[in-house]
Amino acid sequence: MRKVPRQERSRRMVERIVTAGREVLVGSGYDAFSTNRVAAAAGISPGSLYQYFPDKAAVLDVIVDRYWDEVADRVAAALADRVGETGPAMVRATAAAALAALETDRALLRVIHEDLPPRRLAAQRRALEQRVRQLLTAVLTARPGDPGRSPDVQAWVIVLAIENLTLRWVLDEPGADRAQLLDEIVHLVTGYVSTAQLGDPGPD
Amino acid sequence: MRKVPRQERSRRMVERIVTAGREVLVGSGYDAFSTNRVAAAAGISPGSLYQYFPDKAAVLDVIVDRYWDEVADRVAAALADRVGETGPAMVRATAAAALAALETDRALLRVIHEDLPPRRLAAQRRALEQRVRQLLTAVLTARPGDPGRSPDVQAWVIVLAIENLTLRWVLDEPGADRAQLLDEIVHLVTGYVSTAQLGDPGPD
DNA sequence: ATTGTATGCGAGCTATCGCTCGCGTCACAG
DNA sequence: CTGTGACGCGAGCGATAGCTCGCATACAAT
Repeated sequence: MRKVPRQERSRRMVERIVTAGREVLVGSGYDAFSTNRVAAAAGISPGSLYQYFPDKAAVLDVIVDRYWDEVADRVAAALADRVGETGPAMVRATAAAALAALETDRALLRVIHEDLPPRRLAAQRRALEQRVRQLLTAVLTARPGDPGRSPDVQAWVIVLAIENLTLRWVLDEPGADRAQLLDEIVHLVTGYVSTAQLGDPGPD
Repeated sequence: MRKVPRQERSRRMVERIVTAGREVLVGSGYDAFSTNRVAAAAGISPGSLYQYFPDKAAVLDVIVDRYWDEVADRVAAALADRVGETGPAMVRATAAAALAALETDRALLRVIHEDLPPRRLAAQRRALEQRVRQLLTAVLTARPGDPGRSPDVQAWVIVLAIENLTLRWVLDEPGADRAQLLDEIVHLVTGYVSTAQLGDPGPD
C-alpha cells in the first residue's frame, strides 16, 4: 500500500477496487485485468487506484491472498479439529473441507489456476502443504508403521495426492460425485499407509 | 505457419528460431520471451520470424508441443509395453518412465510449469491423462475388484496421483530419492486398488 | 543469362498499458 | 466559518512489444 486510507470514503474505495478487480478477473480473464479496466469497473479513475496500491500486482495479490488464505485456514482448521480421531475420519473430514473451501468460489479458483502464472500462488500453496504435512507427519509417526518407510515422505505423498485430486475434481467436474470422490480418497490413503512390504501385491 | 519453408536455408532458420526461443525461455523466463528477443537470439530479424510463424504464440506452441509430445510418448509407450505384467511392475515402470521423461529437460519443464499460464499445456495434459487412463481402466476392469467401485474413477485417481507426484518430485527435489519415490508410488497404487470395503481401515 | 520466386532484413508503425501529475473537491479541525 | 490536508480525477506520458512493409539478396528454373 502506497498510502493508508484514513477516511471512510477512501476505505470503501479500496474495497470497491478489490471487488471490481475480482469481477474483471472472473468475468473477463487475466488478460483483461489492466489497471484502467479495473478502475473503470470500480467506477473510479486510474489515478485513484494508485493512491493506495503501489502497482497492478498489489491489487492482484490482495485478491489472490484473500481467497487462498480462506481456503488454507478452512482446510487446516478441519484437520486440526480431527487430529486424534481415526485415520479415515481425519482424511475424509479434511478432504471434505478442502472440497468445500475450493468450491466457495469456483470461478475465481478457475482463473487463478488456469490463467495466472502459477508462480503467483506457489508460495502460498507450499505454505498450506507444509502446514498440513506437519500435522500429518506427527500422526503418522505416532502410529506403528513399517520402519523402513519415512513418515515425512508418506505425508508428502498423501498431501500432494489429496490436494491435486480435490483441486482437479472441483475444476473439472469429472465422472464421480462428491461422496464417491471422498470414498476413493479415503481408500487411497488408508490403503497406502497400511500396505506391507514392497513385493506384496496384496490380493492380486 | 504462415508460409512453408521450401529451401534448406529457410528450414534451418525455422529450427534456429525454435532453438533460440527455447534458450530465451529457459535462460530468461517467459517475460523475456518477446519476438524481437527471440529473433535476436536466433541471429535473424523480427520480420523473418513472421514469415514462418503467424504470431508469437505459434513459436511458443512449437516449443511446448515438442517437449510435451515427447514426454507423452515416452510415458504411454512405457505403459503399453508393460500391460499384461503385474500391477506393481506396470506402475513402477510407468512412473519411472514419467520421471525419466520429465527429467530430460528440467529447466524447460520448470518454465513451462511455473511461468506459463497453465492453459497452454492443459489440453495436452488432458490428452496424456486420457491415454493412460484408458489403458489403466481396461486393466482394472479385467481384474476382480470390489463391484461397488468404478474402474473409471479409480483410474482417474491413480493417473492424477502419479502425474502430480512425479511432476512435483522432479521440480522440487524433495527429501526422497528416486527409488524411494517409486516405492511409495507403488505402495500407493497397490494399496489403493486392493483395499476392501470402506470402514475397514486395514491393520490399523 | 535472365527472370520469377523464395528468402531475409530492420526501421518503424500502432496499439496497449502501467503509471503519473497537476488540478479541483470534500471533509474535518480549530 | 475557514483553512488545511486527504481525496479523487482523467488526460496523457513513456515504454514496450507485437507485428508490418518496402526493399535488397539468394536461389532455381528455363
